[in-house]
Amino acid sequence: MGSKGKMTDYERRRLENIQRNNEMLAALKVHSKLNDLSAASASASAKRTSGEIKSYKPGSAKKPKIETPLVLRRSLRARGVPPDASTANGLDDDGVIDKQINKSRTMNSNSVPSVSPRKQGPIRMHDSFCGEDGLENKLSELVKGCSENVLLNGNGLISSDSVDVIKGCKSFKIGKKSWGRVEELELKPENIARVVPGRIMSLRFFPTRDMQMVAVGNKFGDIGFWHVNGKDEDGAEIYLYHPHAGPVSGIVIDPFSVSKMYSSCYEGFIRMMSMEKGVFDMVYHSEYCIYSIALSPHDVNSLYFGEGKGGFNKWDVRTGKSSLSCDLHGDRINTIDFNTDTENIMATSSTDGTACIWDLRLMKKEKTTPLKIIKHKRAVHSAYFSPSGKFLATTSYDDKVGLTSGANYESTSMVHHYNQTGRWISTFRGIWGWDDSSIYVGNMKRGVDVISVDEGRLVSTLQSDILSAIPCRFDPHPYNVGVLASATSGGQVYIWTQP
DNA sequence: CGATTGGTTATGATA
DNA sequence: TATCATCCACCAATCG
Repeated sequence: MGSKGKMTDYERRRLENIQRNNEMLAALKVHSKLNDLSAASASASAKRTSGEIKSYKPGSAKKPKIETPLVLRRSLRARGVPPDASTANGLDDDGVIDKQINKSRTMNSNSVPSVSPRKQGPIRMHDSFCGEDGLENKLSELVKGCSENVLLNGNGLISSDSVDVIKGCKSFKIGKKSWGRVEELELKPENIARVVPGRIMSLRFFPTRDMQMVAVGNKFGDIGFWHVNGKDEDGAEIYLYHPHAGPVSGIVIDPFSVSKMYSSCYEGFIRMMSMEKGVFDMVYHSEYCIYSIALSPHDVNSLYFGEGKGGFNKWDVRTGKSSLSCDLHGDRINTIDFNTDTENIMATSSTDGTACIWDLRLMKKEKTTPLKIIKHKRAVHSAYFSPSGKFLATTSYDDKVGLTSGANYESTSMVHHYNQTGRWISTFRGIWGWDDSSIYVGNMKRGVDVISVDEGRLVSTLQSDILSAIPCRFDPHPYNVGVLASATSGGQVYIWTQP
């Protein structure tokens, strides 16, 4: 792949150093956290109070089986980087790493995945599992037990099995069905859990009616699964895996085959977790960061993802080949979204300050002109089509939520909304619920703001005493209207429900 | 223009 | 309860 303005060698090297360090640190951190927690939970289990928040349970019985070094270095030479390139920065970093490797070897590290997620090729789920012995296969069994709930004809068009379901993929949006007022969504103590350690970057419900399961990806490359209605002795059913070596930028699940889950990572990998095969398969590998990923509702055999500084890729999963690679933006692409109503229409949002609407049929390798450009004054963190496809909601660091409408998306209005998430909170993304009526977006004062489309303003804020951090990432349940998952920078997931 | 630095912000662990 | 370490977002300012 060319160097067309995606990232300089220097940036890449620097990022790699940082990534390498953080992988190490993250591994250590997870070790120590796991150890601490297993100690804590051991003592706490005796006097466990009912008010405690559910949390992932690190395995305590699993044998440490670290054979391979945790850090797999990629040769600089192999990538054409001069050998002296890793001077000041690199050497310092390496010094730190080596010390910590020594330290880590003296640690009693239980329940640590035996493979480095940076390794190419498939990773067995068993090897990246971070839970108790004996539970490695439970998640697969659960997911494989879900029925296939959607029929697909030869053209990739969906014929729904229920009047509730309209076309969709990233989630099956429910049509015009009326439902309770959004202000009435409530938070119950049993619908709170700490699913992963650290900051959550991505969150997704499994698109099935058979159970409520969320998958979340964090900054350390962990993916945690929470079976919300599941029960085990502690009341939480959480499965933690470590398939990536860096922040998990996106998760998408094949709606026609829920045992296929794709995840993208800043480290440049896209993996597909196959419950059937029991592996995190490697689908794609890049030397650039992958910042966003999406599945097309009209063709689930193509993955679309944002790579490096503005790069965009369409990847054919079956042939394992790129079917389109081009530059769409001047900076990272934060989200990719498809219009579920109109085939071939796609929206991207970018840190370059714009969101764009594209016609996939008009896209080509060289410069493609978008159908529409929505301009913000700062980075745009999301651009999502409404369930009907009539609106596009954009969320930007310029403290605006944009609402674009019209037959050709010709009119845009802006609603003020404070979006200064700073460095520690994942950026806000205004999402749609189950109809075109409102947009949900995080609030720095620990709430969920609801913007009414009709009124063009903020109409309410969901709040709760038991919401103890800022909800920054959301996913509405694709089938269960009024079930909204929210995630925080502390690894917690809160699920709002209708009374 | 590319590189670099500094400022901002919330959370969970810890003392 | 207060303090500390975090450091993968973004922007403004500065230097070469």
